[in-house]
Amino acid sequence: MAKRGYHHGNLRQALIDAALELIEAKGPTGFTLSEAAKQAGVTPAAVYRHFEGRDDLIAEGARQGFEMFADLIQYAYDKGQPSALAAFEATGRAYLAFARKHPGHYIAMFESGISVNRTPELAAAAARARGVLEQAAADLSQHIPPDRRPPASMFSAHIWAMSHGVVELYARNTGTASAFPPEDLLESGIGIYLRGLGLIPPDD
Amino acid sequence: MAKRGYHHGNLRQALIDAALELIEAKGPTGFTLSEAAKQAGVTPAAVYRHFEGRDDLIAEGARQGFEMFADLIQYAYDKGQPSALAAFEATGRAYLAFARKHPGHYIAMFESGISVNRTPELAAAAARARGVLEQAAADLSQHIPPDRRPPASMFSAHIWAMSHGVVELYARNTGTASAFPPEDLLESGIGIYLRGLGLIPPDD
DNA sequence: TGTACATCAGTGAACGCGCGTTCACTGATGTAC
DNA sequence: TGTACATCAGTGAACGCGCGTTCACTGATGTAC
Repeated sequence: MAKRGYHHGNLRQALIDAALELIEAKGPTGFTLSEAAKQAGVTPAAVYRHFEGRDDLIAEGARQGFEMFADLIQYAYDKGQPSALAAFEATGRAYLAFARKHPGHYIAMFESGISVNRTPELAAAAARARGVLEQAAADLSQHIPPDRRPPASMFSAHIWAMSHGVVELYARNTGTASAFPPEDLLESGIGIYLRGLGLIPPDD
Repeated sequence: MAKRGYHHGNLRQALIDAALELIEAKGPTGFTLSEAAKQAGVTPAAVYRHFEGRDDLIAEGARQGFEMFADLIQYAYDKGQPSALAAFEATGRAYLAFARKHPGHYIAMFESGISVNRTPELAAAAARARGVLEQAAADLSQHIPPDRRPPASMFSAHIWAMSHGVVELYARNTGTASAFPPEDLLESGIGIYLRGLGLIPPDD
């Protein structure tokens, strides 16, 4: 591999990666700083050269997760333009794809119990992600007659809730498995919801 | 209080209650067997007269949660009869009410990381709860033209996902607070979804 | 190009702690006679 | 009603463990001259 001497070379990121892998494998409960250090090939004490402690390490994993997440859904959103509907649906798919592909990040972000307001950087990353989702919802809202239009933030919250629910209940191996692939479940769920808003035709 | 002697009287349930309170207060991570024992006014070793260990204690809390949960939504469902729509909406409200009123149970059930298949009793309680939700969805499905009718289990999964998502993201003090009360958020979300299925009129 | 030295990333030993779990025990309860 | 005894719920001391964290240290790196 890369550098294998007294100095690691890129220990900081290696520790974050190890932490995320462990969180994915054992849940936020099972994750320990010592084990992350061991997995990075380093003494537990070395962690303190780069992080304030255990929680700081998790928080940094979560922050990187929110950054990636925001990037991904922003990209999906941009790619769906200029169609508000296409952009919106792309962000929904990107949501689930992120949770699938980066479960360690997802868990650190939403299930580790660390507050999103722990550091300004973390809060900013989370706000950026929420911003993209709300923007996609707001764009699409424009196509709803004003008198039947829910606030964009409510619209967005509904979609986020359903997405998160699908991830937690059906895209994990918790035993609550469903007969349907999570992707299909979320896509059909969002489809029905959008139909309810009059955003896609009643029968297609 | 009750009995305060050498023999506790109802230690088993007292331990479960203490565990659920601690889980509510500190998350599944923060919960320890020793602390639950302490809170029940008893030595940690006494726990082993009633439970196999820490996980068994959590599992029993989850089981009682699923039983209560199933009872509550069954009751809501029955009360909404004979209207399939009223019954369905009542189960949705009961879902959130349960999560609000019994956060310790809810966390033990869905966030503690214990598998629902850990014991037959736990699996049975969880299956009973799922059964009621699916029944409510199946009844309501009858009012959808067959060619536009999704499988009842998918319908039910959508609703469960949105409900769970609302609980996790907006009915906890995780900092991801929304501008809307969770009850309103869930009710409006389900309403839009049902409209998408053609189950409630387009504009009311 | 070679040497002296400052910088700093990682070591390894040590700590105190609270955990889950075990064990032989003891005190309270309840039942048989 | 009173006594002997079996039952069993809880005690308290002990255990080994791995945790997060600290500290003085040392080995590697890179820069000044």
